[in-house]
Amino acid sequence: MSETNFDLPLMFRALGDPTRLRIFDFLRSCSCPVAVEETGEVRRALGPTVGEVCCRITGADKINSTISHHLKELRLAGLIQIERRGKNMICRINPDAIKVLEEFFSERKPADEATECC
Amino acid sequence: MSETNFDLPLMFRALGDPTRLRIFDFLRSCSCPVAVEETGEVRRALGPTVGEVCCRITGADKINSTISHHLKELRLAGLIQIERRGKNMICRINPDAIKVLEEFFSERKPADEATECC
DNA sequence: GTATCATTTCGATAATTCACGAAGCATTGG
DNA sequence: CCAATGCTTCGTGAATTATCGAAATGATAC
Repeated sequence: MSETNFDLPLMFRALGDPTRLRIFDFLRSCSCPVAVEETGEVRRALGPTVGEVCCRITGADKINSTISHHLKELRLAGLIQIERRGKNMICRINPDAIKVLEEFFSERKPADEATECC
Repeated sequence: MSETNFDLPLMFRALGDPTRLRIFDFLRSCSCPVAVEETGEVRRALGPTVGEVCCRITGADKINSTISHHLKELRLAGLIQIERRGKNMICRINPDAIKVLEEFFSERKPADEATECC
């Protein structure tokens, strides 16, 4: 529903940088559907903030403009979604994008048309 | 067994260029296991030559050094294999690479360790 | 051997990308 | 309102990449 028009080269290019692939992996590992608060309340887990991603990836405590830039590229490729939540920006994987990529590689590719090579 | 050590960022980077993705798609559509010769003989289909790839991608009849360069990058990423056959170089997909990529996207990624974000 | 064909490598140039710090924008808290 | 926090955008320089033609290589044909 969000972005049904995926540009495959753009997606692959976004994943082609080692730092961005680490971010992507981290966000994938982070996409549990619910979380339990200290109060015991169960809420929808939104994902880590940009600052938490920075911390996880760079080790440093402060926010890095480079990570922000990488997150933007992942977002423009449709691979992740970023949403404001108060002062923070919350990051999460776009599951539709993963599905598109999974299907791209699992698809059978029969010689459909004008395949004179074999 | 050829190249069991795949570098994911390198693979994605290779697929991130539109021309290279077209080459990759073409080679996937071309990887039928056998071919029938004019004589009726059935032989192992090896795939298109570099010249045929150039023709398919650029439309022109002559070999382009740019395509040669792209093929080299795809080969170095482990995505395709290139083999000499007389005067020609024969290109084909590396099926192991496709499997690796398919599994990368179909894998469940449960929060395994130290996932304090959710 | 020489000529020819198929492809790669070599330079050169233009364009893109990565990374960093500084400055700018929202949002919340006082 | 002002200050602080969280993040993004801007500007710059260094590094990488895409593309092209020309030269080089490797294999076959004569």
